[in-house]
Amino acid sequence: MLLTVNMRDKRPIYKQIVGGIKNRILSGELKADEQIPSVRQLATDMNINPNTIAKAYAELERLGVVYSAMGRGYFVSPDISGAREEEKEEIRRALLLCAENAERCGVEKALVTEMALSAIDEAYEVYKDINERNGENDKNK
Amino acid sequence: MLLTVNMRDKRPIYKQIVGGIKNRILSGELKADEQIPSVRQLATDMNINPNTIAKAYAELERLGVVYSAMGRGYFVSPDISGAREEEKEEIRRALLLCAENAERCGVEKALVTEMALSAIDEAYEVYKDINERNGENDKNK
Amino acid sequence: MLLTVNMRDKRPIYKQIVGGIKNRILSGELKADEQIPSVRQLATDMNINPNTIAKAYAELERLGVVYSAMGRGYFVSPDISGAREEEKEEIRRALLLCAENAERCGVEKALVTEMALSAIDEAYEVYKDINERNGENDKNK
Amino acid sequence: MLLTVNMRDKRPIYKQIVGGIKNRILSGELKADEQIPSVRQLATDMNINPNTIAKAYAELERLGVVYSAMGRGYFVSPDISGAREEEKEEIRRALLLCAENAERCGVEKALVTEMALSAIDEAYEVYKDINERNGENDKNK
DNA sequence: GTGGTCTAGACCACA
DNA sequence: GTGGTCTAGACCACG
Repeated sequence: MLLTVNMRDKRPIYKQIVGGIKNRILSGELKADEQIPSVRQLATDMNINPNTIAKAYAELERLGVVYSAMGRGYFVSPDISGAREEEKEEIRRALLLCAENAERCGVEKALVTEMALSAIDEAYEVYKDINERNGENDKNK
Repeated sequence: MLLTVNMRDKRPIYKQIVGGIKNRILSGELKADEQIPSVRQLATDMNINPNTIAKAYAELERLGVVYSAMGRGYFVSPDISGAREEEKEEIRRALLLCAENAERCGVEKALVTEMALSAIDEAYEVYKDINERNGENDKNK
Repeated sequence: MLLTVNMRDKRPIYKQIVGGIKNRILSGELKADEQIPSVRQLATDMNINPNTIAKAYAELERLGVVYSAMGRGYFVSPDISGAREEEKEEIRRALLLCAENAERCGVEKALVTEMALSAIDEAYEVYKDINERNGENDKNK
Repeated sequence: MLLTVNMRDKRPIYKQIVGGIKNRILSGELKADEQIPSVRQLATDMNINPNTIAKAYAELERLGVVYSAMGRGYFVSPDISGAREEEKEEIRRALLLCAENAERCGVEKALVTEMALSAIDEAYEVYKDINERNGENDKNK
């Protein structure tokens, strides 16, 4: 299964799909010019209305991470450097929002810094864990 | 003017009000048991539908940062330690979300760390500026 | 009637709406922060499905010529300089496409130039005619 | 390679082919009664569905720039003056559309004129470059 | 088979 | 009342 929607996630379904596929492209999991599932295919796989998938795909195209070829399907853009820079900028903005919010609430700078560093550690620890788990799986083969 | 809402902000107006007042309380700008503007007063001041203000105040009461005295208005809660802890937890969650997103997009850990630290610096620079400006204001009093 | 769709126009309905409203904004006919018809209102006025209008409005927002305020409606952006520059760039590209096509077909440069100048004259003559007609209307008042 | 199609071009493939071949005929690159590649040949050369090529060739025949000889293939029409006139008319219409659009958006007439002239200059600069390059090729023969 | 557009009708949150 | 999302089902052009 390429994607699953999280019903507890407050984001609309089509944005979850946008985020999921964008992540898979930016992380290199989906390669340049590789075809992604057709609208109807993904719709039946995920048990979601095709219109919703189409809306997500249209936004992905607008973001420049995929392109559509009439009658053939959707493909990963060969050049995603623009989207990658935009993503970094978005992360930067989100971090700044967090920091500003903390500052306005009177949280001390040292505490915010500690929280940020531990959050980053946690996020990248998960990454490490996955790698280690994959390594174990490889051994078991 | 106690508060201003940004009509172009994508967050609903009532949440902008909740955030604005909560920040002013957590930062100590609004003191314990101090009365906040009445629903009607704030509604006319901000040129906003009273229902929207009422919704915001109800949410603030639910969060435990204000309490209502039937027929007399809304007042700042004397004990906001619970809300303060919750706010910290929320910031922590937001930071973790940022970090996880960065990790999923293949951003290197070092870059995220650098971005976070500079964002925090930027947020607290502003804080410092405001303090300095307030200091000048104090002199003028 | 603010807008009409031309069934003989090959462009999809939602793009005709986008173009029509964008033109009215860029030409100054719709002023900054002025509200445009609600999705449902325009849908009933034009006898078109609300989803189609919503699609057009979403694109207009993406283009930066309008902004939406949840629960209140859509409004003309106060700053449309970006959209105006983009529009000029688009016109420039379209003209270049025409010229390249003419060149590839072996049309002489002098002829293309004459055709372009007469086309521009014709387009701005219409403008003049409208002004004159308005002038006559004013006299008749 | 006689032709290449751009998969990221939004125009349908068969229209790209029609345009490409029509241009080569109108510019004199393909001479009267010269045979053009067979449907199968071009389909394998361009790695494109033969149905698409057939559709393009049918359109070219309808436009009167090629004719088919049952079982022997497609050939360039000896008289393409009609198609040439139609092409000029099409270019004229496209230029008028550009001009009208510019007028509706409130672009000043002088600016449109300047944009048109520079676009034509740019297109025919390229033409000049190609001629010079061809000249060099001729010397090498 | 593919994507693109449109209609019809529903539900939600927001003001 | 407003916009935003989602579903269901239809038709079209393209390959």
